[in-house]
Amino acid sequence: MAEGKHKRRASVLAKPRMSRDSLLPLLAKHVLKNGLQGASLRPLAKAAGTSDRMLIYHFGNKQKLLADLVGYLTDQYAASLDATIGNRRAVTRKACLARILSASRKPSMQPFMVVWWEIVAGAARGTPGYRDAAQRVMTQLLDWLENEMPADDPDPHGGARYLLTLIEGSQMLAVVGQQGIAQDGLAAAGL
Amino acid sequence: MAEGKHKRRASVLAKPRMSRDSLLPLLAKHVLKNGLQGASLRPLAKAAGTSDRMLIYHFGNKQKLLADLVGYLTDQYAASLDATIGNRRAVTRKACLARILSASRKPSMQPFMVVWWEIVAGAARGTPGYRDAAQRVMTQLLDWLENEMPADDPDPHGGARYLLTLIEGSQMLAVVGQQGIAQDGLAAAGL
DNA sequence: CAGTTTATGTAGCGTTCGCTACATGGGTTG
DNA sequence: CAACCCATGTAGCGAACGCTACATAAACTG
Repeated sequence: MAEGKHKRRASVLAKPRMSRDSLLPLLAKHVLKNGLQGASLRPLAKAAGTSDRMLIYHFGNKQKLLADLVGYLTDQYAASLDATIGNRRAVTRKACLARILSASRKPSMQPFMVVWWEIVAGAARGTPGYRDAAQRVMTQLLDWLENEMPADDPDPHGGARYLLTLIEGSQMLAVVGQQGIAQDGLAAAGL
Repeated sequence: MAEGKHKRRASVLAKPRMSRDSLLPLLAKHVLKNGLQGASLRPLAKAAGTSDRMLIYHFGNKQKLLADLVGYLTDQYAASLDATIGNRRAVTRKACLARILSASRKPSMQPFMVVWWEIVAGAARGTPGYRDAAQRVMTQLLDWLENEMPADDPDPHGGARYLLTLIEGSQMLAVVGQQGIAQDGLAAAGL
């Protein structure tokens, strides 16, 4: 059992032996450009330099592929948010909120934001894997918020949850072109 | 020109002459049960007692049909929310918020909530008609909130926008199974 | 080296998709 | 009544869909 010896020697001429892990980034790239809901095997395969045949081979069926892909996308999102935001502790709730909202507005984040709402819609409808992935993003974001809350905050636990609710509401309003409503609302709350 | 005289006499044996307006409620019913994203012409037609052929005839193409349908659904949603909530003026912001959140949680509203997030996702991706429909729902909800805010509220304008942001955030968290986060967040804000 | 497993290519199956061409019957209009 | 238009039925087209059957070369295993 304890013998990882026999490695496949990498062939000199390309043909680098695909796997779930090597395919997911390429599939994710395609989905970020073209959407999750309308994704079908043949275009996905082409984007990943393989065939629909091989996607089924590696993932079993389309549903499992999409579940894996959504999981991968959300993990990437959480990681990239984390990297973008940094982890300096904020001075006020307002600053904490502003930091994450401005990070979400970065152009590089926008393709994911579009996919994100497809994931939320899938979660609402019960598409396998989507709800878990969305929950994971929310809990990670919540963890981050709890850690970044001002050191002197009277209620970091509740405050983080309060901010997260406002953040998600703001982002939803922004995505339907009603960003102004959220901005005014936050301003009215002193945030 | 001023001669609406020649009406079609309704045949005694069924065959009641379809139109966009008579079809939309039946199509909406089907979409509320089976989802918007995967809807295709033949099942839609069957649910409405007609044929794909006739759907194209009446709506031009599938895209226009869906745009019309989303508009119809959102109008129905706004109307039904309005009817459910009533229009008694609330005493506190908290009561105002609770009223609308509990109305949204009613089982009868849930099929629409599922479709709602599909509409939001479509708006995010730019599907024609979806963004306009979503915006209309948000502005109607905002109008309702502004009117229902407590009479003595110091800032009904900003307050309504603040509450709407919280409402949408709460609903999004609920739909991905993180309702607790929003509840704790609202509680922490005294709401 | 012989046998087995793994990764892949090629073809294609059956279904569904959006949409169109064509025919036609019945009401409207001159 | 004749001509016309409007609503509808029937058939089907070409494309895309998810997935499978079959073959096979390369790599690993004993």
